[in-house]
Amino acid sequence: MARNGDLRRQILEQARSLLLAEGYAQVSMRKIANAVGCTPTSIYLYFDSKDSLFHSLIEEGMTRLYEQLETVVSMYADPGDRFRRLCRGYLEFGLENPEFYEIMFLLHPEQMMRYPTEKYRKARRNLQIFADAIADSRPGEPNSDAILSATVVWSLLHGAISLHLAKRVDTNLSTPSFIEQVVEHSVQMLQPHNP
Amino acid sequence: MARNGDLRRQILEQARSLLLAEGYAQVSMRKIANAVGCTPTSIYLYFDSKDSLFHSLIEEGMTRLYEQLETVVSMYADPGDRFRRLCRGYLEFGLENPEFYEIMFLLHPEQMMRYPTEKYRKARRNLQIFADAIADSRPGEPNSDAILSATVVWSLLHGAISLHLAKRVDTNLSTPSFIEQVVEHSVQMLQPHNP
DNA sequence: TATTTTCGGTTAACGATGTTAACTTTACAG
DNA sequence: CTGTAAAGTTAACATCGTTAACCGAAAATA
Repeated sequence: MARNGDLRRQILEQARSLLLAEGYAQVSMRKIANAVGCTPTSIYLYFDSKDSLFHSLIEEGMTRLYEQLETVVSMYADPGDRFRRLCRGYLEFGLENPEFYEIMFLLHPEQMMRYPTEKYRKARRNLQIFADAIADSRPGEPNSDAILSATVVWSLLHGAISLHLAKRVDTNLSTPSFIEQVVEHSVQMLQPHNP
Repeated sequence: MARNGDLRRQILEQARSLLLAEGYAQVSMRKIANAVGCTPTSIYLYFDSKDSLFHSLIEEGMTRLYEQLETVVSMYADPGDRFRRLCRGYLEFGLENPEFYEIMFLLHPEQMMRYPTEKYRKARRNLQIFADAIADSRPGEPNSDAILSATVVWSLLHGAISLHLAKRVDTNLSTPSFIEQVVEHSVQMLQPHNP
């Protein structure tokens, strides 16, 4: 059936393309199968479940994000600059890839199987980038503090993206100035605040 | 059929109880009907859809949150204190009522009908509480700045709750110290940072 | 009082979902 | 040739939200 090469790859391709075109909620096993030209059950030859199929896409998203952030790191040497650009980069990624961001960070609570522990490492790398940037601009500080701070910054960035994608940010607020404020506050978190 | 009083109320009761007991993903129209002792179709006599049923629960959640925040406001007069307690209160609400928080803020992206505009006012009140608290501690500032700042603070709080509920916060980090940091940074946002 | 309307609810069904068991077809090894 | 394993399909299950058609009793009308 014109299955030039592995079916598994075609499934992932079409799943991604459907995800980007219609969003997670609209992607069904049958639609994917239709797009590929096989039966829904064939997908189960290569993936345990719909969730594990999407775990692969999440992994891809994590890698995309990682590469985007790594590019930023390589472009800015000054710790302050670098950190600011990292924040901006994360926000951009979320706002410009809403479908990827959704499956990566937005729909886990209960509706999707827990992201398997082994794959967490790819997700964790992205947090580590922030932690490293923070550590760079706070020499001599314990490492755990950097991870903690990175998680707090991540919370702010993630919250901003979440609210924006869910269209819960007041429409009277201009998006650029909202983003700007978020970045500024993120940068401000670099300064230690406990006197 | 022992329908003492309105069926509508019983439906809402059982829906809430199922939500709290099993989480949104596990609540189906049939389960609700079973719990009430009616047929699934009867629910449609009182609600347009599953979404609109849950919109009522969201409204209830918004009111709960509002009352919790209003209590805080009434208890702390000092603007700084008040604001800190508000942040803590919001975090507590999210962490202690995960199922309510989920339907209120976590699953809108695509999987639930847009929250109707008329009901937004109840949601908006909660943001306004934060904006007012900010305005109180920054006298003479334009009002729109307070809303913007409140939204940024909200992003941080919401992000922290989201990540925590999704179990994405590093398990090596102690929850209390994470929460503490989030609160501290929220408070720090009170200070204007543009020199 | 007799008849019609309306209210509150049910039965049965539709189309869609993720997933599984059982069957077929194809390719290749002995 | 024959046997086996891989790759894929057909048919079905259970569940989901939702709708159309129907039913009984109460209320309103005549």
